[in-house]
Amino acid sequence: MTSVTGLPTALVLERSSLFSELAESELSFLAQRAVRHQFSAGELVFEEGEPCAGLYVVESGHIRIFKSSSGGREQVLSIEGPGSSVAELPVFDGGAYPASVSALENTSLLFVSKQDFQALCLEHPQVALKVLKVVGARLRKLVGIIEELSFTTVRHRLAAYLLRLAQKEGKRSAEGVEFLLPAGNQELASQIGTVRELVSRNLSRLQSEGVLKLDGRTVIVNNMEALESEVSSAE
Amino acid sequence: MTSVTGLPTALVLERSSLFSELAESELSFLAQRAVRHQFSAGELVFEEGEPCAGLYVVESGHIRIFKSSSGGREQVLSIEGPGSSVAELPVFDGGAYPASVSALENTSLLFVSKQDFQALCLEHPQVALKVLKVVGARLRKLVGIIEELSFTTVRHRLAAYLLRLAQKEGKRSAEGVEFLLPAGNQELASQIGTVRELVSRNLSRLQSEGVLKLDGRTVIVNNMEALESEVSSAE
DNA sequence: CTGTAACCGTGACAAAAGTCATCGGCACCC
DNA sequence: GGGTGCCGATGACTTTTGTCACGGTTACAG
Repeated sequence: MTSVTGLPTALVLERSSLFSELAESELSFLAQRAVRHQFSAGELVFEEGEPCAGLYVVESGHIRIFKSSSGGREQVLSIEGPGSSVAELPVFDGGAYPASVSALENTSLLFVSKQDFQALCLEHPQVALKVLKVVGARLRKLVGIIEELSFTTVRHRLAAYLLRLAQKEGKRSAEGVEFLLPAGNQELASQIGTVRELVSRNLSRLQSEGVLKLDGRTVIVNNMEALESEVSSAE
Repeated sequence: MTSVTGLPTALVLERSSLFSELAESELSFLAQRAVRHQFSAGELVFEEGEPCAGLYVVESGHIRIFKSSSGGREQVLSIEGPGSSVAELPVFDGGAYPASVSALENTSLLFVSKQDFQALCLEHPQVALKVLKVVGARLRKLVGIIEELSFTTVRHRLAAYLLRLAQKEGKRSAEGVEFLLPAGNQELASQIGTVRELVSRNLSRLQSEGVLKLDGRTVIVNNMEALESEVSSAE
């Protein structure tokens, strides 16, 4: 749970990627109008297709942006932590939210209404430039997802996912590089674009091949080279 | 081939989605600096990973934005015609081109250097807003591609593609809705994210099921309802 | 303790996707 | 005409993906 008092709103905003360059006065303008919303794990923030009311800045916790299929599958587009913002885009082009957002853990978000944000943008063109940066990064990420979905197998995507984790979170231990999976198989499947069972099977297979060892959610990569070559192998 | 004289450059720019709101003076500023490049069918405009030198506005013809895999497959992200611009984004965030671009036909492009464009943006904030609009539309399109790749089959994507064409280009004829495929099987495959053979097979199958009739590149959809229900069927 | 729910692993299958090789047609060029 | 190259169709096969059903574990509530 987030501390009840927490940081002053203005400070949270200042540390966000979108508003980091604003002057004192603008920050307090925003801070006064921003509304704090709390979400518990799994709760829906908004759903694809809803008209866009405004954007959110993550204060604490993590959220996931995702599409869902009529068959019940989900595809995660991005996961955002403290300082990130969500839905800058529909605020601009006036369209509906293009995807749904839910909280991964207990999460605190600051809501900024469309009107307030647009007013701010008119007065401060550098905010629009920031938005462009953020949106640009998002676009590159989406292109990466398309590339993976279109060209690679589930096994490849899983290996790439594990490698990323190992590089970011992994600690060297006696047996290899060790880290914790941040989610269950179902969630993992949504993130790499497949179903629960395939994640389970491919993890087992990597284990039986001696690439890694599993113990609950703890992963120990015994053979980093094998994992790397799995990822860079041509397709 | 584009007429040799063609339209005055300033007029072409004015009709582009990015620069449509500029005043006379800015248009001629740009027009003087923009460089016309001609490409023949299939020619590469730039390649993924190259440092970004500037952006292009399509004067005539069509281009395709695509990723390619090491195995030789390609995935088309977007196709742009006259008035559209390409690579607005990397001009902003300073990164490399995230994908490659090639000409689909004989095509004439106007090149605007990074420097000129940035100078313009600083003076005219409304250009940045336009960029945001364009990038926004692109982002929505990419999300759509991800959704299709992640949730649907080749058959479904092909049906959706055909339906789109039928609605945009189709003429009612005695036997049904008729239109021309704008490309060969290979290119079609790149656009819906699969390989040549699967396009061929699925087209044949749709034909043998009586949904449509093929004659070279001419398609006649005999059973529009069947095609529609194919597309909207849950997955 | 016991029922229930969530999660994981797995076998058995079915369907889809992709690969490889081959054949036929068509256009174009000496 | 004969050669060459490009394109589409298709059969045979493999791999990958996805589905369904089930059983086991764990954790938590009553």
